[in-house]
Amino acid sequence: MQKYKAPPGTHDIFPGAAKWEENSAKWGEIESEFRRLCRLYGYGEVRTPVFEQTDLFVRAVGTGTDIVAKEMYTFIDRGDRSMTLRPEGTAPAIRSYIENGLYGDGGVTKLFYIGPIFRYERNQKGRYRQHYQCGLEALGSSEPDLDAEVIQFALSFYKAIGIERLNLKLNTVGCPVCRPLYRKALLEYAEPLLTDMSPDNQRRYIENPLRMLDSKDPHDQELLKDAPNLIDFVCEECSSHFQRLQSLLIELGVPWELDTRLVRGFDYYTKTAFEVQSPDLGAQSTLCGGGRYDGLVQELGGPTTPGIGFGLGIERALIALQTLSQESTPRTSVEAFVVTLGERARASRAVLLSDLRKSGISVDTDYSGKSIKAQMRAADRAGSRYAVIIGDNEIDSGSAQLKNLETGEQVEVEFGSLAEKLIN
RNA sequence: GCGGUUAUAGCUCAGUUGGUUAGAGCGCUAGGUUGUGGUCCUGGAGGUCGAGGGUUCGAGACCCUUUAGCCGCCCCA
Repeated sequence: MQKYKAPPGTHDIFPGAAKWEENSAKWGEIESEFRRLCRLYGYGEVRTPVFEQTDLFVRAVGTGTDIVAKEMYTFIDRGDRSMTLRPEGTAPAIRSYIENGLYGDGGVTKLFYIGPIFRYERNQKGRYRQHYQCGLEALGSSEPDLDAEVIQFALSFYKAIGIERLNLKLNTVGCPVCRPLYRKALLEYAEPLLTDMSPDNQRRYIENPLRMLDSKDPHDQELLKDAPNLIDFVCEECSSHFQRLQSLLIELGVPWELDTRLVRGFDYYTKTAFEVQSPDLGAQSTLCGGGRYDGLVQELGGPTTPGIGFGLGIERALIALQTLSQESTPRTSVEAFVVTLGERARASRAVLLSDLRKSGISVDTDYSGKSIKAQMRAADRAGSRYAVIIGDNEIDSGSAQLKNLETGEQVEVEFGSLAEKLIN
């Protein structure tokens, strides 16, 4: 039995992996598609450290949240500082925005990131202790136009990679003016029912009352059927923001589902909250989550700056994509494979490989001195379209045998014109 | 943190009520073709049966412990 394994809840990403969420070629496709859209929408990349001082996350995400209470990878470094592997992407991006003064020119600053996220959780399908998110943050405008654009970005990303079946869930979670009023009303409503509710909801009543609403317990749902709705409590400003956003989404042709029970896990969200879910994913169906956070930049010590963003899970996107796709798992391949016979051919191989690569042709070869038959098999397995065969005869004549492995055709080509021939 | 379930070759899995030397398919490798892949045929390598302990004349199988995977709850991407 092997001694070392990837730590619990983590996974490798490698060439040829059968599961797409572990296949490095599929990862490349996702990331380059995301980057392409970022260029299209005007986002610039920010890369932040994978760890930050613990207090950044406590401050941003909120003490009462599950993430801060029990899911952070926190350690004391050798300088006696408390550090935490980032459990989400927004706080570090905002920290960097403030630290580097990226709010210079008075317009909207658009940032994106791609990187690992760490949360200490029990793993299951689509849930890891280290997973990767592509995320973006748009800072400097409180206009609902920006909300609409960000949401539409997320949806067009999924469409671009080939996921069509999606549910967009939308809600407004109010702001520091109106949310406390609602919270109070909800607590008043729930208190007499509390003894009848599930233990989970009794806990939520104390820790995070709004979360009671999305309990999956049918009995809880029955009890909360007539609970007050946040949407009836939001202030004038939040309400008109939400109205405007919805009409923009109609104009953009984006369908959504109003989910008044949608509550997200971070305390920093204000007004718009949204999730993109896939009906093809299993229990962990959320592909993307995001929302507006108008108080966060100030909370973290920057100037008063509204913002909105989202994070989307790369693994979950790939899991959903693979369940929907007929496509077989991709493998890496080269255009040509050099096969040698005898010492003289082997001796001249290095220069041949080098020349072909200089011409931009991807080539590989066998490094273990196998028989020609084995080398041909290796060429086949490498997915190569051509085999370039050289032996004593070819060295003497100054030309190679070029075999098309798809058609079986074989022609003699002078060394000097091999590259040109392979390009066509 | 809670619950269910699984662990045998590189991969997918067989392995009958405990009984010789633990099997198959795929993959890998060598040959059939002393210079030609994908099909076919033949041979070969590869497993302290997740780990530790126990019951037994005898354990891959039964019991306990432990570790890990998978799935669900919680929560989230």
